[in-house]
Amino acid sequence: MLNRNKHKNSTRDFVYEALREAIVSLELPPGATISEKEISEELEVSRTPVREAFLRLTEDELLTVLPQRGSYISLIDLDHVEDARFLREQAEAGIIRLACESFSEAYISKLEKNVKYQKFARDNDDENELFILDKEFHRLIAEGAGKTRVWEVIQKMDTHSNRLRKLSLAMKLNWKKLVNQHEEMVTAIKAKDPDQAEQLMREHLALLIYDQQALKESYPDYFN
Amino acid sequence: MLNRNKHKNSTRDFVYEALREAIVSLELPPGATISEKEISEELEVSRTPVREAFLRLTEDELLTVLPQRGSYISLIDLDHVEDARFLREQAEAGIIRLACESFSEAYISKLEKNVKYQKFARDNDDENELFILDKEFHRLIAEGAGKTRVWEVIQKMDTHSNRLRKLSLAMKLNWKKLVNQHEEMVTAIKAKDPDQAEQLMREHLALLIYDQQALKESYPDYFN
DNA sequence: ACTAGCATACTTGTATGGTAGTGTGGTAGA
DNA sequence: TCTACCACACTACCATACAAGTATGCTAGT
Repeated sequence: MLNRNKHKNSTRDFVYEALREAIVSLELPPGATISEKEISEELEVSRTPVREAFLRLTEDELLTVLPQRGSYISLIDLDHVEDARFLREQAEAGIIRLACESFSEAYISKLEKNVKYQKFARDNDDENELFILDKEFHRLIAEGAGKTRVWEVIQKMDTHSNRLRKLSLAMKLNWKKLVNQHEEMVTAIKAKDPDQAEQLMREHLALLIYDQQALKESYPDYFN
Repeated sequence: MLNRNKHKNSTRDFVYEALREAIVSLELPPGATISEKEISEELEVSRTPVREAFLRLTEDELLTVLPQRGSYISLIDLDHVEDARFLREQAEAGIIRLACESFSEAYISKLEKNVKYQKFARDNDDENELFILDKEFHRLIAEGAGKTRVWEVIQKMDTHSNRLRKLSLAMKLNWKKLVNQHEEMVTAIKAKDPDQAEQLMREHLALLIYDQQALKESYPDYFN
């Protein structure tokens, strides 16, 4: 290690974050082959932290390693995506019910502020910002309900969907209708109506079944 | 590596499985310190695969590594346990609803057979066997509903609870009442009654809130 | 007796060399 | 031309050496 201790923690974390970001952003597309040696030379670190980052990425199922042959960015598995979506729907349905019981005024305000910004982004056709605000909206509900850690676990499982979402952004999917659903959810939480809130959440997350078939046809090499 | 390629896959997996088993079975109790060198000498492998196993265990939150200081078996975090239980309840509630829609005769039979063995184990006070059959019962429902992978993810998150369950076995918790609940669930699935099935599942998993306070008082060093 | 400071023996983090399995392209032989 | 074979380049896996941070205990100085 020379002078590049700019990365706050370990070299391993630095490599992991760099690769993960590159994969989720599709800069490294599904199917692309990479090797420990290649990455270690690019990032100017030894093979050990690269190898350890590879192991973590394999755990995240973002990377596939074939011993003595090579490694490649995992293809998107639609069955996998659906499993993650299913689990997320169950979890967030339970979380929003909790929110209807125990939500503080402070978090109500945060949600309302978030929705206000969503409308602004929608009216300005800023779908990238909408993507970020959507994520933040769901995180806020979980945090306000005291289930931050559960939300984080779900997020970690959801990486395949995130890559799919990036693709659907490129194809100009209609994100705008989501804003109204978010607004209705806030209303249900304020009214402390768990049944209504749960139903809204389930419908909302069911919409995340993008036009997968169209995406698969447009990017056939990215799927398995 | 000498002649101990008895472990089917890699040395890394061999070390990982060995340590994981030792931790979950409490052979390596929470708080115990271990080092890479120590384990590598015990298992007669080099530090590299041991280190890689350590990394995976850290991901599982079964091991805590303090750089340049040492590593120790993670203490049981009751907040963590509750989060995992919550997520499991949501997931399995959704899964058993699916089971009510799309369960084959073959899987009904497997469940009934499983319950029969549960009764036998109950009548013979074989709580260890009951523990295994209970796990298998839930796995069968998920598999029959086509959600095997979801179940596996939940399991992976549930390691802290598994250690707690081992403790409660040692304290002779009453596992027997669970058998009746299982039997009722099978009935509900056969009747294709999702509301009833879901309610039974939620009550069932709520029971998994063991007498945590008592356990914490009996084994104070195991908790944080 | 007490304390500051350093030597030392640990720990994990990183770098590198060697091993064994795998794919590929070229070459010798029919 | 076709095929069997082999050398070679490539991979990830494992072992080992070295670097760097941390805790501990001894020692010198007060």
